[in-house]
Amino acid sequence: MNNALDPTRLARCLGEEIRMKLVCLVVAHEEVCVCDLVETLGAPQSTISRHLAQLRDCGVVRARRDGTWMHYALAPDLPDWAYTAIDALVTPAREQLSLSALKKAC
Amino acid sequence: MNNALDPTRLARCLGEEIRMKLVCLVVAHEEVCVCDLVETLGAPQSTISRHLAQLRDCGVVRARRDGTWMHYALAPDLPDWAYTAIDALVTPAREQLSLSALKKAC
DNA sequence: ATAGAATATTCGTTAAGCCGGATATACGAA
DNA sequence: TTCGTATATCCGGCTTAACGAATATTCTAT
Repeated sequence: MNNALDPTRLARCLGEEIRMKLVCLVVAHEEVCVCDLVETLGAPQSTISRHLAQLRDCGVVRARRDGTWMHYALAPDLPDWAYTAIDALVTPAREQLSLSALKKAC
Repeated sequence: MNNALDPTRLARCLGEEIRMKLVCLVVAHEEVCVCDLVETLGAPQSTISRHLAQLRDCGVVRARRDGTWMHYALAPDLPDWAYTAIDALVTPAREQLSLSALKKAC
């Protein structure tokens, strides 16, 4: 419940495979629906939601409600160092973690 | 004991405050002696050594023996994305974590 | 060979963090 | 208002990883 993004916190966020995958998908797609993330990663909904909450809490990601759906996107107001770091890590991570294309479920 | 540096692993390394501090100090000083790190961070020697071992194991840092002393430096053969990410994170981390100047103890 | 210094590793304990089923909440439609 | 859907949160169990004192290792000097 503490919203201050610092370098260590960002690194910790990206230091867990499932969160790195989430960030990869969110960065690549402008805006992504939770159900698509659940479908794509094949993890339980509560797990996805919990990790999204952490990313939200760190300010890495922002959520937009659209009816019952929630759409996630990369936070628009990050400091430059954060964008740089995310970009530097996400690009090679895309290959390392074999990420299938985003499956649309909604 | 597994030496493959991938983005998630690097992030996990930097996602712990003490390791972020170690990397900050190592990056800033070309080569640093363990006893200086112990002195500067004020943590038990075993703690420092253990975290240095992790950084070594991930390939973030390299060690050079000099008699009984060990000198640590940033690994010279990292992929570009790793240098970029480390640089992006370490620069703001220096301010966030109030790091005193390196204390020479040997 | 022995002693001492610097660093690494071991080990038992403790804390942090992940997991996923179950439940709660928020919303749209009927 | 009631039901169904999408998502969030709760909670107990479990795994991972941090901690630091003690011990082991590695090297230098005598």
